[in-house]
Amino acid sequence: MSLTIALLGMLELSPLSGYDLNKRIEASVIHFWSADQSQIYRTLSRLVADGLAEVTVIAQDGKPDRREHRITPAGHAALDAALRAPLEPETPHESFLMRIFFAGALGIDGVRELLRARREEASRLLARLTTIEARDPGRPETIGQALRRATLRNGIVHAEAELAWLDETESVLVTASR
Amino acid sequence: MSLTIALLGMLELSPLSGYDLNKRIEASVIHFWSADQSQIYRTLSRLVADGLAEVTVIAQDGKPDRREHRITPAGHAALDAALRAPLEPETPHESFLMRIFFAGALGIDGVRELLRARREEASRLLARLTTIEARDPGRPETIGQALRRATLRNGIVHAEAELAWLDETESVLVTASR
DNA sequence: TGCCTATATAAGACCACGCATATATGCCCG
DNA sequence: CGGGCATATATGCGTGGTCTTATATAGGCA
Repeated sequence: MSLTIALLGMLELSPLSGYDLNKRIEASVIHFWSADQSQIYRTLSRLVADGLAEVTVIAQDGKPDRREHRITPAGHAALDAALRAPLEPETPHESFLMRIFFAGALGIDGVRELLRARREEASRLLARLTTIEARDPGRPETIGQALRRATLRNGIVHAEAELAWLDETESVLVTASR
Repeated sequence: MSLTIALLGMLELSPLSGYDLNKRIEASVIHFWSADQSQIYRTLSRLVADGLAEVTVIAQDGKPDRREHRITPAGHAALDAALRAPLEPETPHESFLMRIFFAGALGIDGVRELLRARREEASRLLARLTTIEARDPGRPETIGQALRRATLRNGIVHAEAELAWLDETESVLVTASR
């Protein structure tokens, strides 16, 4: 569903090939959605099969044909419906927390190593996101720009929350080990 | 992998049936891992096939046979290895942020509705987690207890971060719409 | 009486996703 | 000259997950 939104949302602005879509996803929504190339092509085929997009094949010399996808009125309607649909219930899958939950068996040093690795990951993520944030201009913003920036901000506040949790957890661990 | 850890981690404490495991997961790790009953049984079968657990069938009158699973030495080793393995790279899939990213097309009211729904969800989650947190005793704690509590705290700090982000985003939206 | 809940396991259908691989060409860099 | 990268699409295989349905019995509640 979300990848469908991504594809339709991008096709709304201009006709694109699967290749283009892959690049755009990597350039813009990668911080909250990771998409595999083959998955993009598969989903795109489904859009066409469902009549949500249409293909124009453009021959190119030296390069493979370019299959340009353009959104249909049905696709436009589907995007609008998907954006307005009730929020799907969350089914969390936090593999890191699963480890923490059972990490007691590792002893204090094993746990510390887990937390250290997690901190490194969270710091790296935060650095990456703040770099992107800094690169982009501030005011004046359209609603669209504000929202795209907001997804970035979401990643930042959660990365910061994770680091704060790590501080807290590490200090609790010191107490628990005494 | 994570469900494997959950099952082995719980079997480490005592032998359990699939039914027991399902109930325990619902009672203890549900705030960061949602597991389907059929998935639990399948994963459990795989543990047995891989020699990580052994089954004892216990006949009961009135109720179906109880297939009690007990962890093997290989299972113990596998759990330890899984807990110590390097953190798997994150592949984020935040469907809510996907909507926000493309929600500009909905206009300001549509976006506000999305944020409102999200806030309700986050508030409900926070309330649920803080209730559980309050119910459980404070000091003195073993490392295991501290870690289990830490997974709960993780959920709490992220729920709070989400609410803070919602405040921020709503106020940005007011500015952007002017 | 009839329905719901608890106990207990399992198979089938389906889906999204990730990883690997294939194909074909042109261009740049060392 | 060779290797790697950009352009461009597509299939196959496997994994993990969700939802649905089936089966069987006992006990409690209306």
